Amino acid sequence: MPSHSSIAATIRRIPRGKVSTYGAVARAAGYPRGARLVARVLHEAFDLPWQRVLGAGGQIKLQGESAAEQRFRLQAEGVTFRGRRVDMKRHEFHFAKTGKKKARTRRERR
DNA sequence: TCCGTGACGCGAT
DNA sequence: CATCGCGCCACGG
Repeated sequence: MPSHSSIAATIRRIPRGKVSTYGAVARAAGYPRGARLVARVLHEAFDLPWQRVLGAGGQIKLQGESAAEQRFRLQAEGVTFRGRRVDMKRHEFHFAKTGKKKARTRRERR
């Protein structure tokens, strides 16, 4: 399965009112170090709940007007914030464990 | 093929 | 809490 479609499918699993992070989505999709791939998919595929994907710790990684819109859309679905970050304690979505690849150590990959 | 770039992540300072 | 550096990965020039 092409990485982008499995990543897109993973993002689509995040329910309304819940959020996740680039890294968590990548891991759930089977790409332990594919956080940047997730970002790429979000940037190019429009038919996704893009506002539900945040940076580590619940940070909005967009800049300017886009960041404002993301925050607005999240609050519109009931997501609450703590300062500049989303209250992950209450809104982080935990993906059901699915055949994710076992992460290899850097030495194994060498 | 080499190099820069980016909606990233994390540890060190 | 703000920055920096470095690792990671796919793309494009």
